[in-house]
Amino acid sequence: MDNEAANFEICSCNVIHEDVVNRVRKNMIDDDEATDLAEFFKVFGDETRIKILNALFSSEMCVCDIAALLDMNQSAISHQLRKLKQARLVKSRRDGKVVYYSLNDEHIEQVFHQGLSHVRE
Amino acid sequence: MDNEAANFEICSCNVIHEDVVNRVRKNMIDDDEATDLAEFFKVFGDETRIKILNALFSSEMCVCDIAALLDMNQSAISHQLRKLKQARLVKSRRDGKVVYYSLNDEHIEQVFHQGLSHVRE
DNA sequence: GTATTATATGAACAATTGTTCATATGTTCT
DNA sequence: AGAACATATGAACAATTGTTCATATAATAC
Repeated sequence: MDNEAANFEICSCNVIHEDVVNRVRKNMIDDDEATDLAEFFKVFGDETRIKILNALFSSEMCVCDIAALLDMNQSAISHQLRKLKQARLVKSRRDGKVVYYSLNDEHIEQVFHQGLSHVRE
Repeated sequence: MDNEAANFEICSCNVIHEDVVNRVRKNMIDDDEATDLAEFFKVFGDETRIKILNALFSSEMCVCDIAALLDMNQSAISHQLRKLKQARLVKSRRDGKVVYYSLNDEHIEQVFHQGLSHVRE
């Protein structure tokens, strides 16, 4: 029977609602997409990066200015900016020695503020 | 001078655009709020929890069914559900021995899908 | 009461992450 | 060319995180 197959030692308990599980399974996100999405949110999951993003809502900024604003050293900020850039949350442009960072698109601000309204509830 | 104060060894480089920094500082998020927001997004930043949330878009589910769906043991799922509940992303109701979990509000799905449209770009 | 089942939880461990330090790269100015 | 400055990056370390295992709690059935 199907029920016996489902009980195949997946967890210490048995599948209780096989119909629900089968129906939900049809709508499940791909493994790859779940990984990408988790990686995306991980980038938001750090106080320093939250502050950097929040700062960039106001203005593009160079690395030194962000470091001064957040009272952190240049290296730490640079490492974080790299992560933000790899996740395509920010973009950069170079002007001489100075590299300016800014938000990559408006999705970012929307996600940010949706999160903010949740935590403010 | 103000400029000398600003150069006060905050980072290895100097503040380049003091006016920008001062203006941005006015719009900065509180430390506490930044922490809360980062904590909120951290909860989204895990593949297992992403899948659990995605599953709950389709239907409320009990712990066993989620464990079976994701092919993980009951304890791992229970730990993750606790985190989701602490962050108020899911709520639970007990019916006899079985505890059913469901999404706490629609914010969650909005954040989720905004993130998804970013990673799909 | 005991047995069984569903869920929760604490401890331990491996894996990941953020910051610091030292140093490298890239650009401008002299 | 070399000096000065802004930024990037690799290695190391501490701190955090997710899973597993063992066990505890809670509800039902006998």
